[in-house]
Amino acid sequence: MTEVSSISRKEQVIRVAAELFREKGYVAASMRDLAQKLGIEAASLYSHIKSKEEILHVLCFDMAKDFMASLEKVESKQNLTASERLQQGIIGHVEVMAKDLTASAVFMNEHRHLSQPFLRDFLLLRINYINRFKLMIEAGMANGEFKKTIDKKLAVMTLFSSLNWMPLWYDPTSAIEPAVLGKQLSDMLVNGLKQNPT
Amino acid sequence: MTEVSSISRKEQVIRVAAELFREKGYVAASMRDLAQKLGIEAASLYSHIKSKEEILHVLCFDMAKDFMASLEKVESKQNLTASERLQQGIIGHVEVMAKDLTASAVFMNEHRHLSQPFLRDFLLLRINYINRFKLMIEAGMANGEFKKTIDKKLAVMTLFSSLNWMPLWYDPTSAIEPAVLGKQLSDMLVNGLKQNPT
DNA sequence: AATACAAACTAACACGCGTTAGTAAAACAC
DNA sequence: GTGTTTTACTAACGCGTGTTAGTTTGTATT
Repeated sequence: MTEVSSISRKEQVIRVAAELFREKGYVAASMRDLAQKLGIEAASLYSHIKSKEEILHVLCFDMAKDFMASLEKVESKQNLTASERLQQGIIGHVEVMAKDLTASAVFMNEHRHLSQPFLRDFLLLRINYINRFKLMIEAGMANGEFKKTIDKKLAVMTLFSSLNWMPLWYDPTSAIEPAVLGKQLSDMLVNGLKQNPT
Repeated sequence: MTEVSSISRKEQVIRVAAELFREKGYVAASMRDLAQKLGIEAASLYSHIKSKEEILHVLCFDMAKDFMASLEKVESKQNLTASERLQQGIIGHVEVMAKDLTASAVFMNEHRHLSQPFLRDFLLLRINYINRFKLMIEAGMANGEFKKTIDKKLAVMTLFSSLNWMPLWYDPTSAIEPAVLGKQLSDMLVNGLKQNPT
């Protein structure tokens, strides 16, 4: 290799593909579109990748791995209140997303076009991730920190909806840092919009 | 027509198409798939619809019309607090979605495959709808009902994320009614997860 | 200079796509 | 009963799809 510092051509292909998949959706994005964006012929792509789906696979599972790693880091911490743990989980999630908003958008919107058995694997990972956030919320309800009146499924789904749509409106050039955004988001979900009477 | 009570064949085609578009996505769903679901040949579809996109157009804009009508009803009410108005807006939105979860999912996920100028029209409607919810939140911040510390864009985007993902997890056969769900959702966003000190 | 490898090319493949043209049969209205 | 409308059919169109085979070019290593 000429320069050790530069990313491989394969990574470059995948990165440009992510942008394309985000813009047009996985199915509507053609390999010829992708090749054009890279300034090469469509057939040349196959010197770097095995198939179109391999790109999607890499994008989805790389993101999944990062999300999992972030969550495990939070889970390993001791002596946190439920609010704190939830907040740190949310901040971690936002930070992972912010590191690659394009891949995050693909991860969120296009994973369903994975074929079996990868789709099954992906969905199992996802369920697992969500359930571990659900446990945080349940812990808060159990120790009186959170209300018990709110439906758990609603709570966790609202949380994930909020998180997962972020790539669609978050401006990466904005001054606001991911950690701050995550904090604001968790504050909103935990404390609500209403003025506190304190 | 033989029976006035039965829906037209065109409506039937669109309804089945909605299910298909939801399952596979608009681009991945082929007219041959759709025809098979209806037990006819693909070419026969064109006795009822002008094009594949017409189906998407009808699905998206019919939903948009319902959302707008619901919002206008809430806006016309007098003497409501910001919380009440927001809650009723949310309940209305949930009710419209619950009336046709399939079309709602298509509306949310597939609208981007509309071609111009329909896509532009659609996005303008959507921005307008979101802005009117934003006004409700701003009114609450202005009169001291809501905190001013929360970023408005974050607040309204969190709201819409939560709302729009509902079709992906809401179980239409569940005992919980749309109005109740909407109420819980608005309660969560307004008051938060945390136990109130009252 | 010889070798190895990465990265691109041209040409083509089989296939599925949305859609049109023209037609046939059934169900309706009068 | 005749004319009209609805609903479906068969056959085919041009085009875009992901992908392959085989080859060439340039660069880096020995």
